[in-house]
Formats: sequence, structure tokens, C-alpha cells
Amino acid sequence: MESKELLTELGDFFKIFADPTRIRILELLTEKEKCVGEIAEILEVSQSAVSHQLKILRLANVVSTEKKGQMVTYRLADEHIRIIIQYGLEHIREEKNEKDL
Amino acid sequence: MESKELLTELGDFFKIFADPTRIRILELLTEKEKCVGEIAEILEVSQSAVSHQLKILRLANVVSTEKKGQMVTYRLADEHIRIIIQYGLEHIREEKNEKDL
DNA sequence: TGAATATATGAACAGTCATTCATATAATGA
DNA sequence: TCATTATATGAATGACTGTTCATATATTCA
Repeated sequence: MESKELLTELGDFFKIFADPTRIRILELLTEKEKCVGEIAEILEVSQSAVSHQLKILRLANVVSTEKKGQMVTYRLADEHIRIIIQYGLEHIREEKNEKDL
Repeated sequence: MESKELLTELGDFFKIFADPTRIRILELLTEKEKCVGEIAEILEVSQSAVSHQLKILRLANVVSTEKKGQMVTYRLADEHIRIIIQYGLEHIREEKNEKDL
């Protein structure tokens, strides 16, 4: 059995993905890096809300940033993030299929 | 890009794992099925709190149950759950290793 | 330098959620 | 049937969190 502390950390890690705005941002970045304004426009979420969520993703080391002039580009920090999202999507798609039988 | 609705569902799915008590229960069931009382005792969480969380896991189809007399045995519903927990654990272990360099 | 654009952030508010407490339901055994 | 044991659940509460609004910071360009 893993320690309570480690499992709490694991819970915190999954918390990152447990919000519609954040996971939409991450899935969007799966395709290609994007700047804040683009993300806000594509997802139709206010610039402020996006920026707040990006900060959370940044602090969790789930995205990395690069400043180009006055714009800031965000991208996924590593391949794990992509894989976890993909696996989660597969899971709920299978769940949906099972319901349809 | 996936639909807003699907990604919100995905967020809800990850929400299941985003709580210390729930993920501790799930990780405990990774090893072997257990009844409510055992779970509460091992994790040192009140019977009521465990039962409330088990209900959430049940409704999310993440665990399944079997009643034996007055006891109710809980087990992981499918292999996906085990895999997701394992992958998440690997991720945060790697993260820890990177910090140590 | 001043205006415009891009991003970040603090405070406040509303909604969500996990635990506790008390109690209900259900099954067993005497 | 009555007491005991195992589990479930509703209400209340405190804590947490995502968005909005206003504003700050930083960069570019005229």
C-alpha cells in the first residue's frame, strides 16, 4: 500500500485535470502550442479566467511557457500529460459504448 | 479538438481521483477486494466518510459491489482504474526524481 | 512619451464538496 | 423477538475553488 502522503499528492495531480476549463486548455495544447489570447478566443472563456487557470497549470509544471514579445506561448510540459488525457478519453468512450449495447 | 461536453465529462472522470480519501480507497482495492469496515479501519477514516465516498465511486461505476450477508464487498470495476492510478504514480515519482537531480 | 495590445493578478462572491453527527436500514444470532 | 453488527444516508457545516471585475504590468508602435 502506498503512503497516505504519496496518494494525496496523486490526488492533487489528478485535480489538475478535474476542471472543464483546465482540461479543455490542455486538450487544446495537445494539438499545438498557443498563446493566451488564442486559447481564450477558441474556448470562449474570458482572458482573465484563462490566465488564472494557466497559472495553476504552470505551477503544477503541466505546461511550460515562452515569451515572444508581449505574447506568451503555452505548451504541454511533457508527454505524460498527453497520454493521460488520451487514456482518459478512451475510457469514457468505451464506457459510452458499453451503455449503447 | 474534442467537444466541450466530452471534455467536461473527462474532467468529471478525473474528479473521481482528485480526492485523497477516494484515491486511497481505490489504491487499496488495487490489491484485493475489501468490505466497508476493513477499508475504514485500514485507512483510519470514519465508517460514514468511507461509505459516502464509496457511494460516489459506485455511482461513477469505478467500483462494483457484492453483498455477502450483512457485509458489502467492494472491488475495482475494471482494469482501466488500476492502470490510471499506476500511471499517475509513475508520473509523480518521475517528477520527484527530476527534482533531486 | 503616450496609446494600444497582451497578459497577470488580487479581492470578492457563489457554488461545490468532504466530513461529521445522528439516525435509518438490513442481516445475524441468541 | 431483541440485541448486535455492518452499512447507508440526510442535514449541517466549514473549507476550497473557479469566475468576474477592476486594475496592474509589460511590450510595441506611432
